Amino acid sequence: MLTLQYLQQNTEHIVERLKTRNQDYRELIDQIKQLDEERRSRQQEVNDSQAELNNLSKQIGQLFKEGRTDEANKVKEQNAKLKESVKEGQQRLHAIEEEIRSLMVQIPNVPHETVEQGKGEEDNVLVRQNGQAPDLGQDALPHWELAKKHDIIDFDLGNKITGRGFPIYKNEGARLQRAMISYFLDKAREQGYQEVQPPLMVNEDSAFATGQLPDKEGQMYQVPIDNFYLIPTAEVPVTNIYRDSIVEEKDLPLKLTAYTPCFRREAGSWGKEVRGLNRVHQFDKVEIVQIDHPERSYETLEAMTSYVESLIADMGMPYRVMRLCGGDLGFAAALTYDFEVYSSAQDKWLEVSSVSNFTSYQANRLKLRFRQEGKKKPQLAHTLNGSALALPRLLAAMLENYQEEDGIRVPEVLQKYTGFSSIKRKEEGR
RNA sequence: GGAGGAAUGGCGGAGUGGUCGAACGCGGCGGUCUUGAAAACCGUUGUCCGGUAUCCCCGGACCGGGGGUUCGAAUCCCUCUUCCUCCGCCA
Repeated sequence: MLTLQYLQQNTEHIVERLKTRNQDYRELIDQIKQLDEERRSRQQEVNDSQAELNNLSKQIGQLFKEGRTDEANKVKEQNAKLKESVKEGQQRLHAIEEEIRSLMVQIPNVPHETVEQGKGEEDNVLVRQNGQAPDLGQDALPHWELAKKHDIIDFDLGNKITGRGFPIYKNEGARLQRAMISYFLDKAREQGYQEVQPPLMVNEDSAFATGQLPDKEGQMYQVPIDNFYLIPTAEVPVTNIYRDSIVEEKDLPLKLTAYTPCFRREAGSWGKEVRGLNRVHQFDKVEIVQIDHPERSYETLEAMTSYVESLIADMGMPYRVMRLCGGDLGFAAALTYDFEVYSSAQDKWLEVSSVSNFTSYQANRLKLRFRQEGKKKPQLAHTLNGSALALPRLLAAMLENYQEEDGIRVPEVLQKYTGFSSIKRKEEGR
């Protein structure tokens, strides 16, 4: 969430920029500012009374020690009244604080100056496009048919085991995914990212800190008996590693990478859009996360963007980079680039990565700060993350783009990891 | 899952009702000494909120979280969480 200080000092700018998200937050912000004023005066009252209370208590102790019991008891009575009012004041203060908080979490992050207003996906801005779509001819098959033909993904079996959106990868399909995971992790490590394996379930605090709660619980699978959530992305557990912590300025940036399965309920999706691997409930992803200095975070975003781009280019996939418009931008993000690969048999662009700068929005919830050289007060860090990369749609596009008459070619960079250079159906004996 | 014990500042570890934001040690920072460094010695050392106040100053809060008793709680009570020991189960 935003900080109150920022909200107080930059109201106009914030209201203006938030309009790119197609909403007017002025009223809400004014309400918060008003409440904050009330909070301050209450706080002052409570503080003063408390100071007096502390003083009197000390006096009582002193009087008892000196044996002046009567006087002590008198002060005690006086104290009792004061105590009542302090308690009342505190309760009111807490109520106000709670109200402010509940309003604060309704304000999304302020979009970066390059973010344009727009309704949704259709208004995202094309930043770059690269790579050549293969000429496949009339007989090109969509990936779900290729998957069946070569026996590498079984959607029906997944339906049986769990339900729609939980495919079972088999044979070269399974091995190709494993290869991609290793490849992406190795690449990330070369870039200086520390590899971690986080939990796949998180508690409420973690889900709140990265912005999934309070509003998006419907998108996550829940484990109610333990009050856990299955992670929708590694961003959640990985970023939360640094919740409630103060790091040294010289240690920035902190760079982490993790491979995890991701679980998304994606309620309300159906039809052609979700065919095959286009949208699934469980998928594998390698995530990169950076925690960096506020002065550098946008440069870092660009660096992460180029890195993701290089991964896609190295696999020879046609892709484009989109800058999300205000209407499509995530709640906690200030700037997001989406990466889409072209899936030629479907003639569709599939999103395989999303790289975002959350500025201090998550950090504020995380209480993630860094200590600045020469300054006493710690300052909020900036958090960034990106997929590098999400597997299923990449696999879908790969199958389609690299299909040949007698099989599917494996991108050269992956061959060292797969141990095979093409996928061919074997007649028997798997 | 059952029984018992514990949780204190960056770390270790005192403190069982007031004078405790908290002894002492380590670490960190600053200084003296030294050509430099080490050692030794001296000093300093958290976070949050508020006071028109990023540093200084003042008030308040914080001894795992929440609640309670009390004029007064790190200290007593309740509750939750986590950790340790023993037992059970287990890849």
